[in-house]
Amino acid sequence: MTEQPVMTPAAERVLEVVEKLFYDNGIHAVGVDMIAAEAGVTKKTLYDRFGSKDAIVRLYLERRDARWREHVTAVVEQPGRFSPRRRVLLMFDALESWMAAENPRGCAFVNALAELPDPDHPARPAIASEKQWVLDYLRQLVRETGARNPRKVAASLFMLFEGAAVAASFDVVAGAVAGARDAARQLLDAAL
Amino acid sequence: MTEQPVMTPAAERVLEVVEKLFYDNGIHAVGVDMIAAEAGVTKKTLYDRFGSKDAIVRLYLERRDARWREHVTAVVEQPGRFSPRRRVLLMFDALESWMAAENPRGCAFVNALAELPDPDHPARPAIASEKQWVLDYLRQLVRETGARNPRKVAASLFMLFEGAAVAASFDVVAGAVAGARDAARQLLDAAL
DNA sequence: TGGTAAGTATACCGGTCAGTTTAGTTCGAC
DNA sequence: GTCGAACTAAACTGACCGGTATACTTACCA
Repeated sequence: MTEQPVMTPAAERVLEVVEKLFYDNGIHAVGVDMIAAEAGVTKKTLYDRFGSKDAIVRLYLERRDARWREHVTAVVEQPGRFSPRRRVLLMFDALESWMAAENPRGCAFVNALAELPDPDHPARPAIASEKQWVLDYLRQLVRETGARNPRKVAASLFMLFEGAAVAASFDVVAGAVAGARDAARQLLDAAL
Repeated sequence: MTEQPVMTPAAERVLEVVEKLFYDNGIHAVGVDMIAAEAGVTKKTLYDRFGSKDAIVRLYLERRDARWREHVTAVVEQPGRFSPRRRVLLMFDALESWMAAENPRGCAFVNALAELPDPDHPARPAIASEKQWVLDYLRQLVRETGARNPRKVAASLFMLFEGAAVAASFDVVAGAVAGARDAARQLLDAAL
């Protein structure tokens, strides 16, 4: 989450280009030569700015996480004062529009974890923190509904949430996110 | 699912060794030299038996899928004649024991999909078929309970199922699979 | 006016990638 | 007793990996 001070134009171009390359092709499959070529930047510049590929991977995930959180909070906390119960369900609307607009390859953080098994990889904190944030946010929203067992309910909604992303990326269930939202409503209402 | 006719001892060793290497480190991170060395086999032999790394990847996923289906059906269809409702929930017991015994790196098929974005990769059918089987099996089990809307209920349980695996691999929710089973019971009972 | 940061262009490093080649060994079956 | 299948050993290919080195240009700023 620690946003870098200022990015030079070339560095900014690299981070823009990398967002699509890493997500679409996977991290290992994208080499630094391809990144430099696609961004219209020399490898020298790339290494002067970032120092290593791993650092670029870290920034890729941190920036994507930041965009994702902005998207979610913009949907959930939109003006109009929705009820706490409604705000919980808006999380799933946020996921639905994110998946539709962004990409069909599932959760970038789940995918990144699959590619980076090393617990000491510099990008791991960014990966862990995204999921922790989603869970914490759900917990807060559920708590505000006054539901019984808010932690347990939030955990169930979290799994529906992540499962919906998996189901959508495998294209095995039609209307996965909408179905997850329906199930979430049922679980939530049963605890109210 | 098409199991190969007969594997020579060396080929069998390769497939045994690859199961752990690919799952633990990811597919891209494991080279054919490492596979050959770990299996105590020459690269020549490896290529004589399998022809390409992609073919080994395909067999890795097919064999893991076969083991997984055997595990699930052994738990769900264990002698003692459980009720249909109980058998649905046994799916989650199967997942729990699988995760505990096998590995903490989440679903191998979700991870493989993250690493193999090419829709034409020879291993893709194996990846898709595992998830389709889980969904179909859940549909069948739910149908046998006589629940209303069996397809919709099964889809919700499927997402809880996949989400539990993600939650467990991120280690963000304690007792993820047990929590998913509780939520599944609630959704199922509401449809009976 | 002179220094510095940001950039280009290009060649290079050692290592690893998937895959091939050549030569020789072991062993059971017909 | 010979043929073939399964295997070892080891060198090799060309491409690509992440990362570095050298030399030069541009532009702003004190």
